Amino acid sequence: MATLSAPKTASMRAREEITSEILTLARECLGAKGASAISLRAIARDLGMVSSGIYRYVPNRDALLTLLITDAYNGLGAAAEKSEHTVPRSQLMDRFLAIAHAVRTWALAHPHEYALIFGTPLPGYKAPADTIAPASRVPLLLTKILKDSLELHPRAKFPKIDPTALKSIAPIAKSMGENVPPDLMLRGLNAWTTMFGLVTFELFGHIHKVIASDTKKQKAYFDHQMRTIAKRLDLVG
Amino acid sequence: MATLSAPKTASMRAREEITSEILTLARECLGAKGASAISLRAIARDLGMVSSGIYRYVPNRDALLTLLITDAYNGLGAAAEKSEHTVPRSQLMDRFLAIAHAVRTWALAHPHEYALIFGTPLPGYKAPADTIAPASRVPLLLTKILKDSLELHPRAKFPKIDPTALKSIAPIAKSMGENVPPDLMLRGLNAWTTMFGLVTFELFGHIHKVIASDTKKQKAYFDHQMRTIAKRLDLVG
DNA sequence: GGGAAGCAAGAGCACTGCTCTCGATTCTTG
DNA sequence: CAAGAATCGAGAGCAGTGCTCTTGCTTCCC
Repeated sequence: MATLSAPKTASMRAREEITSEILTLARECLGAKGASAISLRAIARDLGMVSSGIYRYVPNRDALLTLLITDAYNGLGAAAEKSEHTVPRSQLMDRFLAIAHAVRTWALAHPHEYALIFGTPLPGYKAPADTIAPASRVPLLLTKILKDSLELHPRAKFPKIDPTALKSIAPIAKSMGENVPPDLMLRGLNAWTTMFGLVTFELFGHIHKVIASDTKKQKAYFDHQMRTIAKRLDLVG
Repeated sequence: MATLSAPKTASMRAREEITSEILTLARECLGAKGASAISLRAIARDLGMVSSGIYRYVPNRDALLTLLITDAYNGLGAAAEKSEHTVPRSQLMDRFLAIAHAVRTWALAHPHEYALIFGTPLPGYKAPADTIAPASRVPLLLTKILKDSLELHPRAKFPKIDPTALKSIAPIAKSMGENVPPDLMLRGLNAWTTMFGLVTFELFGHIHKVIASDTKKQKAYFDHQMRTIAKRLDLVG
């Protein structure tokens, strides 16, 4: 196999360069005015290109958005991973909190990117398979904590679960939950849901007139809720 | 005061009729193809009107969406209230579950309406004050359960809360949480967040490859998680 | 050097939200 | 009852969108 970063011809290199320029401009526009404001015509204009020229590099608008989506997932995942790696492995609670706060911080810093992946799905858009891996980065981190928790602090037994509910988690149990007892896995899913539920509610304005609009207090609220959740996962440290 | 439903002139009645027809068509289009597909031109066309004529009845597209938003909140609130009212007051857990399942059922039946209120906020759209009341219907029901719980099963004392987190919930405590201890209020907020987080994740495709795609199993998963949450509110019955 | 592939450009189609003007109808008031 | 005011539908028009197709030009590769 040849080196990946050695395009043969000059035109191929120019092509890659223009494509990445398109992505950069799209990302800028996304951050500035939201997903719905991204227009291929405007990007072409910024590139000094005629509107039709852009279609040589990007098949259509949805494809461009797909690129931005995987990009956003990777940005979020990387932020969470980076933050979590600064905490010693045995500090389970702190690892969990590090992830939670990293997710929230990233979301507040990139509201439109967050909305792109956790907001209303694009009409007629079905997530291609290549988004699954980037989207799994945060869940993977959380699952890792559950597994480490079981290893570091073995527990005798877990409550039994309703058979249908038990069957419902079969996909996640198979893909990344080997050896995680169903009861704990369900509590983990609960933590995952609440984590993103809190961030979504905060970002989408649903806690207006519910939680004080002060930055510090909002963080304290989030922290309190995530600590409560962490305790319910029996995380210590 | 005169009766509200007695417009003076024929033209006024016609005006109201056309306005409601516009709303109906918009709602149809919303249900069929999503919010972004709602076009004033298309609605005017369906009404046999020229595109500009619609602006006599609706100032702009955002205003139409605002109407749909309060409509959706009211639909959701009514569904939750209706379901909750069938359960005896003392059955706290069942009341909570009735609300939760009503919310989920309504969301599955009206995915686009749900996305309109809990999905990505419309760009440049700030919710007017008249959406607050309809949006508070479900939270109000949940708070009522907390209060009834305190009344029916008085508890001695509650854990103390971090001062900043305590201050963060001042708005909701003031508006509808009088006499609800902060610790319980925070748990209630957690329940509220998780409830809508679960529904949002299900509707927006985030539990794909996580939870089995079977209808029955998804309901069982939701039910299990909500039961867990209810127990953490110390709800009995 | 010549054929093939990739390129920018432009015209064009079918849409969108929204504004403005122009006659015609309808309501209100003297 | 009639004049004036308000409202109405219709049409033209502006500025924008995604996307397609054709036309020449350049660059690559054999």
